[in-house]
Amino acid sequence: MPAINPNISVDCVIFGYDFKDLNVLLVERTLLSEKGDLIFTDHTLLGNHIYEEEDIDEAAMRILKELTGFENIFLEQFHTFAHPKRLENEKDRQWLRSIGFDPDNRVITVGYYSLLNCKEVTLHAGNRRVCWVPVNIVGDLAFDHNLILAKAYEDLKLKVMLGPIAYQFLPRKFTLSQLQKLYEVIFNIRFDKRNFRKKVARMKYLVPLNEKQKGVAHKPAQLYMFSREVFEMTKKGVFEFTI
Amino acid sequence: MPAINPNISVDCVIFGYDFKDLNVLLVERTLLSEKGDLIFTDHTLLGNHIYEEEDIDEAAMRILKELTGFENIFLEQFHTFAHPKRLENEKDRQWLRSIGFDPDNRVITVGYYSLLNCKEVTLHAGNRRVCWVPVNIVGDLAFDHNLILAKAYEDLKLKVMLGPIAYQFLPRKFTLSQLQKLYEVIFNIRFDKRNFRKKVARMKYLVPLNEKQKGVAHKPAQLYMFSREVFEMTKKGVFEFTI
DNA sequence: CCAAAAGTGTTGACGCTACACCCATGG
DNA sequence: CCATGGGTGTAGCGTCAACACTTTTGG
Repeated sequence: MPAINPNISVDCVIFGYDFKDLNVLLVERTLLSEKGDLIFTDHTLLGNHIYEEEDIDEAAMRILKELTGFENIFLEQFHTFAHPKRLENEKDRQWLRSIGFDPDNRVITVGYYSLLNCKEVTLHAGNRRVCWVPVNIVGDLAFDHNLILAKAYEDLKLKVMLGPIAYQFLPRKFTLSQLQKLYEVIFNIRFDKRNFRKKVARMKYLVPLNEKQKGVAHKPAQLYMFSREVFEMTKKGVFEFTI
Repeated sequence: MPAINPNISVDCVIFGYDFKDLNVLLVERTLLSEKGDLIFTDHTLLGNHIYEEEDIDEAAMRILKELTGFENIFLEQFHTFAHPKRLENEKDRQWLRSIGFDPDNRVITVGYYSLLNCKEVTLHAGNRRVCWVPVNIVGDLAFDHNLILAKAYEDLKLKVMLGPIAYQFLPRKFTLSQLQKLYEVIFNIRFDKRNFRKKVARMKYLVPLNEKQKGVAHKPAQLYMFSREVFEMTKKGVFEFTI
């Protein structure tokens, strides 16, 4: 049993897209009194302390693998949070004591985010209760997790503009309408359909497949996939990108 | 005397522009034998452990203030480095022992970078020897500092593209040729003078002053300043920017 | 045949690239 | 008067935003 490092944790902001909203995975936190009465319940991000011989990237990967079963999930470190009073809230202190942590022990946390499609993953949460919540209706979270989430979302928007990572939110085969909707949801703006499709047509790494949607009650859409190979071959610079 | 946290440090990648090169500030590290013979000498970034009651942003600010005397230097956290073997190199272990640190103690470091004009700052290095070295001729640094520097430089280029931070490298009043040269040095590319100036003309927050260069042996150049106020009033979105 | 989403072109404004010469000053 | 950098305009091309109708399918 490897030793855990009591001063460093990793928090994973797990973004999930369900073709409708951009969600974040939250873990329910409940504090019960000795008699078993509910004292409070709220939510946290998915996080954990790291092991002593473990890199933080590995720790974040491990947490994600435990949750999803997948090894190769997109993962990005975005910021480190170390305010000395980030655990000062009385609810947080109570809760830390209840699980055997010293609330006066300073913990700094490294924030990661990852992207996945809600429909394509089955969550193995163990005995924790987890849920997907649309990012724009998330309420008050534990600790400084609202701050962490906000910063993650900012960085996500930036990185989605700068490189082809949004495909992590979609299944391998997707329609242009799904792609457009995804960008609209992430950035909370609307695109013109014709202009969007003209732009896609210029991106040679978005390749149309010999396959159409099936079983939909309207004209079936062309399916596309993202080719990382073509992307790597044809990319010029950072500013080549942007949807 | 506040207690230091032995597990967390801050490394500052201090970029300095001297109107010619983009430099990074390095600190000389020398290890002497008991007899006083030189065992080795090389360079590190400027870094330090944090205090127990101190935020990491504050710690980085403090280090910078000690060095420059200024309070309000541009400072950006860019990445955290926590590989368990980042201090495994034998030279680094020797050196840590020589200054009374346990090389087996795990230290994670949070990377910051800051931007300043070499000519406008006087360095208070204490008993350390520091020097400006052009980023593209930096040799082998101590610890994982080459990695930290590379990552800082990447992030710098990104953030310079995304917002008006390059002005931190220049004095308050500067010429367009100085600005152009700065961008050319940072990105290692060349711009066309006329096109560059047309672009600047569209940026209303680059304001021409009623003042020209003096004492130069050629046609004196118009001086400009960057107006943060105008920038804030007129900015649209992230993609509004880019030189 | 109806509902629902897929798919498609043109125009005007603007930003981008490429390119060469005269100007003002100090020495 | 010369060396040095400062300063300027145009043309062609590509990308951008704005805008409305027809097509294909399942029910």
